[in-house]
Parts: sequence; C-alpha cells; structure tokens
Amino acid sequence: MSDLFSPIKDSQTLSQKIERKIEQAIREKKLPAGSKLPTEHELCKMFAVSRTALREALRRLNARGLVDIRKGSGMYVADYNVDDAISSLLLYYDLKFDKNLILHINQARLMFEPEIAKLAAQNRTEKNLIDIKKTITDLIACNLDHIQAEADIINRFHAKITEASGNSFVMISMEPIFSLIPRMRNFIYANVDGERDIRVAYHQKIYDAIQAQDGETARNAMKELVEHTNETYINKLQKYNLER
Amino acid sequence: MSDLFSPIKDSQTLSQKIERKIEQAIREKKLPAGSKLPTEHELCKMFAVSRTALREALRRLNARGLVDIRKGSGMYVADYNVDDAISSLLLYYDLKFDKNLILHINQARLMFEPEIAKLAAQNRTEKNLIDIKKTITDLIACNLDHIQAEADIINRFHAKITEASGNSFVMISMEPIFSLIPRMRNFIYANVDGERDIRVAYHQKIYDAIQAQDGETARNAMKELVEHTNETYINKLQKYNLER
DNA sequence: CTATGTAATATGTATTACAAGTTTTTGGAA
DNA sequence: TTCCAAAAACTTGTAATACATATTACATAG
Repeated sequence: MSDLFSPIKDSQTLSQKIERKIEQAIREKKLPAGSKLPTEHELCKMFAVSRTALREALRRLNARGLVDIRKGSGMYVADYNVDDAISSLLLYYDLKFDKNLILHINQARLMFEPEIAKLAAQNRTEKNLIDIKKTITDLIACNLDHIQAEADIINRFHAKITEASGNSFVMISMEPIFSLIPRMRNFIYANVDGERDIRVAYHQKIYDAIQAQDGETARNAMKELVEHTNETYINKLQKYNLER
Repeated sequence: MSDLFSPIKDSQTLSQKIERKIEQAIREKKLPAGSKLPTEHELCKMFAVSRTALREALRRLNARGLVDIRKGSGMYVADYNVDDAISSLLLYYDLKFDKNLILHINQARLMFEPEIAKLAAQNRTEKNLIDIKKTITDLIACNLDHIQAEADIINRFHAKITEASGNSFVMISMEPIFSLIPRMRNFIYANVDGERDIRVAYHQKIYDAIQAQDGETARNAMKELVEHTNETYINKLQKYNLER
C-alpha cells in the first residue's frame, strides 16, 4: 500500500458532496428540468445531514443556475439556459479585460465573421432579413454624434448576422464579443469624416448578398468590412498613442 | 412613477444581496485576487446579518469559483480562471447534447479551423511545433484497433494547433469542442481501410506548413482535412441509418 | 534553534426557533 | 352541489447557539 500515509481527511465539505450528488442526477437527466425536488426536510432525512449542510448545497446549485428555489413552494430543477453558461464566460472576460484581449478579439473577428456571413447567406430566414435590415435603417437614422448609440447599432448588425447563421455553437462562441463590445466601443468604431457612408455601404452590400443567398459575396464583403474596421481602429490607436 | 404599485417584496434573498455586493467588489478589483476577506464574524457585523445568511452568500460565490474557502484559515478572493468559466459552458453543452449540436460543431470546425491553422502558422513557437509533432508520432504509433485512443490523439492534434494560434479568445471558443469530442468520438472519426494513412499525410502536411510559417498552405490543408473528416462522418452516418 | 504542545481563531455541521410565502384543506354561504 | 374565503399545513428564509475540526501563532522544553 503506497498510500498508507495518504491524507485521511476528505477535502470536500458535506455540502459539496451533496451538491455533486444532485448535480450528477441532473446531468444524467434522472432529475428532468422542471421537476420538483423533495423538500429540504425530506432531503435532510435522505442524505442524513443537517438542514444547514443541505441548504448550503442547494444554495450552491442555485447560484450556478442548476436549481430554482421558490420560497414557500419548493425547489425545482432549473432549465439551464445559455445565459447561465455564458455569464460565467463574461465574468472571466470581464476580469481579464485588457488591451491584449481586444487585439485577440479583433483578430478572431477577422477570421470568423466572413465565414459566418457566408453561412448566414445560406441559412437566413425572412425574419433574419427583417432584423438585419432594421439595424441598417437604424444606423442611417442615427445621429452622427451619438457615438455610443451608433456603436450599439453596428454591434447589433453583426449579432443579427451571426443569429442568421442558424448555428448554435457559432452564436454562443461569438456572444461574448457582442456583449463585451459595448465596453470597448470607443476603441473599436472610430468616428471619422465619411466613415458613416462607407460603413452603411458595406452593411447594405452584405445585406443584399445575404438576401440573395450569395455566400461568396457576403463572405468577401464582410471580410472587407472587418478589415476596414480593424484598420480604422489601429489608426485611431496610433493617433491616440502619439497624442500622449 | 409607473412602478407605483410594483411589488414591495424584494424577490432577492438576503444571501443573494450579499453575494452581489461582494461580487461587485471583486469585479471592480476593489478586492484583488488572492486577498483575504474579513472573517465570517466580521462580515456578519459589517452587513448586519446572521451567520446563516452570510455563509450561504459565500457558498454561492464559492460554487461559482469567485471565492476560495479554507477551513480554519479564512476566505480568499479566487483567481478566477478559464476552467471555471468554461465548465459552465461544458455543463450547458452536456445537457443540450444531441445530433443537432454535433452538426453545428462540425459546421463550425469547417468554418474556423482552416483560419486557425493559418494563424498558427504565423504565431507558432518552437514548443508548439514539438507538441504538434508529438501528436503525429503518437498517431502513427497508435494501434489501428484502438479507436478511442486514436480519436483522442487526433483531438489533441487539433487542440495543439489551436493553442499555437496564440489567440486566447480563439482557444476558449474552441475548447468546448475539444472537451466534447471524447463523447462523440465514435461519431466523428470513422475507422475505414486506408483512412489512417490519409489522415497522417494530412497531419504531416499541415505540420510542415506551420513549421514553414506558410499560412496559406496550412489553411488549405486544414480545410481539406476537416472536409475529409466531415465527409467520412456523413458517410458513416448514412450507412448507420441504412443498417437499422 | 528546533520540535512539540497549547491556546486562539476560523470555518464546518447540527439543532432549535420563528418569520414569511405558498399550497392545501376546511367549512360555510349561495 | 358549487364557489369562495378563512384557516391550517407546509415550504423556504433568517437568526441564534453550540460544538466539531482545521489552521495559525505562540510559548516552552530540549
């Protein structure tokens, strides 16, 4: 026995053990979404633990989005949704947000968004077209000085195209970008003379291609757009660095 | 005031309020990673709540990976890492895993992996080359009948190339794929006569291009590889559907 | 200086009590 | 019988107390 002198104590607390047991049952669909868990009292008896430990376990599951708790009613297996999953990612990016991450995100957009536009051209529905079209009319209507509002509209343009791709994995992967951009809008979209017209033209061209289900054109136009955006950003960054 | 008659009761529990307060402080870096929180007793006095409510709040933060708790020592702001963030995503994919998701993932790989290979060719370090090379020699050495082991090696090949891209956002986005594939390996990589040699040739070609920092060749070779893999998968799927 | 024991301190678990929201039961009125 | 409202029963939320157990700091003996 090589582990003769291995630690005796179990590093896990009681509540963590209970948490894992219930989580496991949920993962294996033994407890389907929406189903009611036994009451605290019953669970205490079943696990043979105090209400303290049991409650802390269920607070853990609740915090992670796996269990809904309704006072006076009971505890239910939650319908674990994308937002729960993505919120953790956003928290991570939130904490690690720096100039390096912005560069990586810009790079990723250059790589991914043209392909996404192409896929969107193939899979778009009529509703997708309406959504995308609206962002363009909104952009045209947007006051030139409202930089924040403009950036949000542009952001929505890209998000709606991603949505039109119809690919859930792609949507989830890109979601952090669209959620983070409001925080770095001033870094990304430069407000230069004539920029608005150039951008609207790009958006319109991409929209037309997606409507015509012309994947290659959509891809190339989106490629030009994100490259253009990135250049504008780099120019702005250099100017900013010179000024200080 | 349109919310004159809105509910008076606060739907949030005490522990949730405390959770948010501390989370906010962590997000704003008022509590830097690694720093020690006040003791339970002190926090109880500061928030003017019972130990029960306070502990449940900290169990929530602990479950989410924001706070480390060491019995007998104290509570510390955790160094929130990628794994914490990704684990939530994995849980989501775990619960929503179905044939549709596999299709979306395959589609995403067709779109993204060629671009990733191109970027890897630009940014790869010597260590990246060693890691990628090893997966190829491992693949050659792998017994033809060990389907599981083979799939894991192939998976590592793709993961190491993604790592070589040097783009943190891309790595995080692709991570769920590499974590999920072990669950669907039998679906993805078909075991057909001569398949191994074809695959090794592709891997070698991609490796050479990455080593030579030839982005275009790496991109095109990876495109061929993932398309080949996808075709093999679809063939296998059709054959499987015919058999039943 | 080192090793060991001890006290102080921190978190983990259990128990009891009551508050407050929800659901079910009950019983009377129409 | 049917409907409705009050009451009871039940469920989760919060508080307070007690003790178990792990860690840390310090004192003491060698």
